[in-house]
Amino acid sequence: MVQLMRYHRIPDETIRRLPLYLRGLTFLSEEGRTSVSSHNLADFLGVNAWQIRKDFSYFGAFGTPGVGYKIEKLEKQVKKILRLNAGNKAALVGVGNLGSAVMAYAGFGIYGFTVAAAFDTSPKKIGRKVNNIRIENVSNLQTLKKRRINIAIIAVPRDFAQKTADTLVKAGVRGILNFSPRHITVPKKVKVITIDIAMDLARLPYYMPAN
Amino acid sequence: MVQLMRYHRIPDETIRRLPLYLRGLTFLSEEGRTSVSSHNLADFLGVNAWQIRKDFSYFGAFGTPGVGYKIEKLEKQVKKILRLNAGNKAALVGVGNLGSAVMAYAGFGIYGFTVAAAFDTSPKKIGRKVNNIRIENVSNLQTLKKRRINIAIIAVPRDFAQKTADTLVKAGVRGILNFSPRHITVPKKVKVITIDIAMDLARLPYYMPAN
DNA sequence: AGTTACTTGCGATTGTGAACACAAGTACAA
DNA sequence: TTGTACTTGTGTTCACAATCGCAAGTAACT
Repeated sequence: MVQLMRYHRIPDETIRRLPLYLRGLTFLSEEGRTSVSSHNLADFLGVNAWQIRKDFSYFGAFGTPGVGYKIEKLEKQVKKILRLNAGNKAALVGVGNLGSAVMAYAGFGIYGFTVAAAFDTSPKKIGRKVNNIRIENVSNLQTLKKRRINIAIIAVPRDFAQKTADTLVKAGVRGILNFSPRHITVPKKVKVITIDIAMDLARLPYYMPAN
Repeated sequence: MVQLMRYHRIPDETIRRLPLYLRGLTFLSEEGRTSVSSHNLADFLGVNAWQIRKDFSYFGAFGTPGVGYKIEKLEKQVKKILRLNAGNKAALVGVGNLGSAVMAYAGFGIYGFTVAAAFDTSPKKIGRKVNNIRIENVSNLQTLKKRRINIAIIAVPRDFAQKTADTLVKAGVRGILNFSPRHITVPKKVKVITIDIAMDLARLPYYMPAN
């Protein structure tokens, strides 16, 4: 099969879907399956088969016509594209309700992520151990550079989000997952992804047919 | 100012942004401000001013040229569009780490949401009170119809997500916020929004410049 | 009344990604 | 070796949303 599409910009939307595909592949792999067609995977994930094929085609040809994709091989490829192979470490800032839930969340594993450090300001929390991680004083944040942790999760109250981000950037962090309902400003070399649970909930009623 | 654009389909992306705008408006309102220009609001939220104006224009003319928008008026309009005026009640299913965090989360208030019921399967949790809400047995889910709760938040383990969704639909729920890393299938009259924290985290490394 | 500074609303343009449709590759049975 | 059933990879088309540009409305000062 000829491949001419290679020199293309990768759509952001494609990148957004890759973790989803990876989730599906990991699941099927756990189930003992070794190969899968785009159609199988699509059905399982609730997306379109052509979308999956198109997305993968941006990176080359990973499958075999008439057969499908070797799950293990494809899994590796996707992880490589997303740079998940290294086994990324993330730091958590803010061990409140949400932060605790994040620390306990088991779902990061399939993406090779571990929460490797946790920080808070409350003296009551500092020193305690949660999930085998000792909670540190936020004044220790600058140690992240030495520890080679460059990804952080912000789960602090709204009004401390920007200050926390500033400190993180100074500590060498270049990727931030922000759970606080605030826009945070960072140098453009730093990538921020914001999740606002409430905003998603607030969209629901619009799409619900009237009583 | 003439208005001709009124009979247009509303872009989904516009709806996705409205809760964000609402968040900004509420904040400015709390700060004591009474009016705001698209540019002010845009700066605060980290978006573009023209985007805000365009989005609002789909619903009519809410502002005054040369002056800006009356915050209170605009807030009401947005809430009306998103159908947040009624004071929506949501049911939570699954009071684990994530579920507990959701119950404690203060951010739903500005959208008029309250978590009005919570369900779990664990006998240890059933009967306990969290945030003034008594945790009920999931077998009580059918009572949601009588209680006029038609929005639910799923925070159960992966493998129970679909079954939970089925039960919820049977109980008359028509909007679901799904925190489990699983695609769930529902009748098309039911709207599902899925949040997968880990998937968002997994996107970060791709966007981080190499060491 | 005229001038300046500001701001909205929105048609028109541009850009991006979704969706399609099919050529080409594979496997297997007869 | 031919035929059938299946599946991938991708050029092309179409739909949608981001962005631009500006006419027109407002306020305040002189």
